[in-house]
Amino acid sequence: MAKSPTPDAMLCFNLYAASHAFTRYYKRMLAPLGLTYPQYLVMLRLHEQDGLHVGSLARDLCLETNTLSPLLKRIEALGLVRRARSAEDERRVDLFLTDKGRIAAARCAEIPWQIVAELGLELPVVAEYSQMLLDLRARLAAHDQSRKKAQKEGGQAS
Amino acid sequence: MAKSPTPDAMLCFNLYAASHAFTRYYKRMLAPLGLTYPQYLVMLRLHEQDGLHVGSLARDLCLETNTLSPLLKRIEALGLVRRARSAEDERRVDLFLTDKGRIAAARCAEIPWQIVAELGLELPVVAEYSQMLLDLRARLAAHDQSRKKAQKEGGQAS
DNA sequence: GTGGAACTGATCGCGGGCGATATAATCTGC
DNA sequence: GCAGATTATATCGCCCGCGATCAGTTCCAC
Repeated sequence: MAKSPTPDAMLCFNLYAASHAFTRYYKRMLAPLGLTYPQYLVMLRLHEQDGLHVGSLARDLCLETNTLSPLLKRIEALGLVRRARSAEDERRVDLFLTDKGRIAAARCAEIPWQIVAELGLELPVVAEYSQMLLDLRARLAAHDQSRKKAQKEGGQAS
Repeated sequence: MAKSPTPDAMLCFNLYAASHAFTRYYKRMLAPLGLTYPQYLVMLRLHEQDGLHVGSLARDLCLETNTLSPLLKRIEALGLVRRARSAEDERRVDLFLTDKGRIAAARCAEIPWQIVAELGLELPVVAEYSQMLLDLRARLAAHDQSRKKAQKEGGQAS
């Protein structure tokens, strides 16, 4: 919204535009690895903690499992991840980095630092921005939750 | 990234997550209008300024024309927008709200205020957040531009 | 004017995101 | 121990978002 915008249209649109801009920016860092940005997030998360199952990964990344299922198949096809039905609960599918995947994940983990350096961001600023976004997400999530809860308790919508 | 995150992974991921969260939030406001969030952005922009052509709209919304082309066809099919080849430059396609579209756009223009109220956001805070995101977008755009320029001036990539 | 470069929009293909739905495994009440 | 609810994942369909490519228009050098 270039001009005369209504207030949060600015906020939401800027969020939208900044998010896409950042993803585009990441794209060229990720091109050598052959990963997309969401795939990269998965690799980062498994780098932190291997053996997660699909649902828990989905919660961490704020995605639905129906988004992750095909994505995980793709990075499995790349040979980075192994998917295995959990023994103790056969509904679950646990995720493990392969050897190749561990190498890729380690490279993924370096990218954020490169970007902070390239953009000339100072860490306190990054922290402040992140906090702001967390705050916003919390507000949105609160409304989302109460809506879903109300919906669950019988369709008596307001 | 729930725990032990690298710094801008936090920033970029939070941006990513907040943007999706906001879009989900908007979805229920837009459901009665039958619009998606990007379609809503188009309506808002045309509400501000009717008769834009596709490329200028794309620049305003930071999207590619190949994203907008099908989207515009869809809101044309909804009867909200009319597309017309420009007389003075037949490469261009100008966009006009229909009568129905003007009504819908007016309703769109009210939504941001409703949301600000619902979320309990104060306008100075909104402005501050937006400014922050603009700043970030500027940094990212600067790098994107210099990359594209370098690419254009013969493929002698660094 | 004419031919090639530059520009505008459209189409195609692929990878998200997600609502709705399906399927299988687990849990719960009885 | 068994029927029904709940949970975990997958499949389908639709709409973005964008790189690559194409077709039509305009511009510009000559």
